[in-house]
Amino acid sequence: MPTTSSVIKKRAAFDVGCEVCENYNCLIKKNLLLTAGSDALLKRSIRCKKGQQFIIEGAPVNGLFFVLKGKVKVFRTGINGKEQIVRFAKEGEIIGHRGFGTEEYYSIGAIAIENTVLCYFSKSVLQEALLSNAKLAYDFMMFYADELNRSESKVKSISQMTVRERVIDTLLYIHRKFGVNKGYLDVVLSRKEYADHAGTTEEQVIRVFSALKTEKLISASGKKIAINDIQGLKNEISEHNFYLDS
Amino acid sequence: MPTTSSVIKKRAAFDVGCEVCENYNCLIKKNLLLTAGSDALLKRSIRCKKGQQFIIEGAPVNGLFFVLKGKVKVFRTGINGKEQIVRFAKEGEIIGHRGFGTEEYYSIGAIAIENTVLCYFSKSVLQEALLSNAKLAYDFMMFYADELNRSESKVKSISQMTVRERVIDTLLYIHRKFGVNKGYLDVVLSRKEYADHAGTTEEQVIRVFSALKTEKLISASGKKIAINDIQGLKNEISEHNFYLDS
DNA sequence: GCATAAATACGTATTTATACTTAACAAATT
DNA sequence: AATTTGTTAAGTATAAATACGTATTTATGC
Repeated sequence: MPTTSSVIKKRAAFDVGCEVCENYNCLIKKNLLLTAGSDALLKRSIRCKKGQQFIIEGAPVNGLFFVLKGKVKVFRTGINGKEQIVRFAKEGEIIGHRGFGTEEYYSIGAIAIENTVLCYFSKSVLQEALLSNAKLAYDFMMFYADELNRSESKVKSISQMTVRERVIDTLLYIHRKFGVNKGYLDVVLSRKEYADHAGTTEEQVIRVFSALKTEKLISASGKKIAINDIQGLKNEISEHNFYLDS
Repeated sequence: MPTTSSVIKKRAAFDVGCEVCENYNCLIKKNLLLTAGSDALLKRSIRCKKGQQFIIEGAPVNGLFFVLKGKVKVFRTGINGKEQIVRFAKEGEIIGHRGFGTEEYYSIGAIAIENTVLCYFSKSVLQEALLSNAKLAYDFMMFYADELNRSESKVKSISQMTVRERVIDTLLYIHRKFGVNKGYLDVVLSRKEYADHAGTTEEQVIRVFSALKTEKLISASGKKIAINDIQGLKNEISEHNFYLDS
């Protein structure tokens, strides 16, 4: 345990203060600690079990989350409860888009897809930090601009790709986002979750996976998916992505 | 003509300096003029005729545009040249998402859909302004966060709505964005453009419009579309939008 | 370790939605 | 008047969703 100069606060093991946090992808860690010293007060750590929902669509907004450790899916629920996964998030990423703005309610839901530790910053604290630190606000802006880029890219994809292409696109996205561990994609998702991201049904995903397995492009052991020929997959959707690879 | 204290520069009529600009929705106008005085130097005004493309997908990024006057469509071109309109922009809005960042190339294209005047800010000027003015950066961030929200909402729509619903959704979006003038939507779009925004084909749009006309929900006189029963339209897609109305 | 439930992996047939094609005609533009 | 663009319609092809069934594998509780 590191000794901070001031009082040691009561903390669970997972409740790491910003000053000792290892997560240098975190915009807060990157920017705020360079100037002020007392940032430990700002945040609260929250632990989520796999499957636990920590943002509910329509609930009042009161802050913003960072993923300290773990993985999260961000979604919107449509008619008849069909869920559209708008993105996944891993360590260092921000959840709760407008947690500091004028929006009254969350327009997305978020569920931990494995055991996850979140850092929570309240609206007011964050707003103050952003307005007093131009670099921090700038980095936040860049984060959103990037996400916007990706999202608009996805709008195009979904409206122009076939189911097969969308499933492949999702596989490549997961590969980029979470990478590979021991040959398998380093995240465990159900077929339903692949479907919810690709904007199709579970059955279609299973069918496409079967075809891809037959074609030796991927292989699977239960929920663990391995990509055997990433270039082969990329080729199939390359015509859709002239300029962007994100 | 207002008299600025310093030298009067050579300017075309449309090339309005920030100091006399009437566009108080503009983030630059709103934030920067309050502090610095010499902003007229920062920007260049560019005039576009209807139909003129001023951002080409894949071209090198060197700055960012504001719409001073007029209307613009922002799109991505997919396979076989099919174009997906990701959004429309009107006075005060920003075009060219990452015009100040590290991105090398524009990932979107932009075309003026009527005669338009743009203000152009170079990458470096803008970056400097953002990093020295937290409120400006904050406002930019909010703009992108909003756009992200809308875009993710659209991802959901496209993957869960029927063609009819998507066309209605587009009509309502246009209504919110551009409003009504003399009973008609205050923008002239082709059926193709409605289709490109709704992620469908021109013929489908025409078919849906026909049906909506029969049902007295809309009426049309050529390209001018009037919404007769906005609540009726909203009802059809209300199940998809529990929480968000943007 | 075993029983049971749940998820996964197919197959196939039906229905529906959407896309594509063509053609004829109207309207607007030059 | 000629040409382009927009509109409407109808028919066909295709893609996708839906609804089955059923074996197999994988979790989970006891």
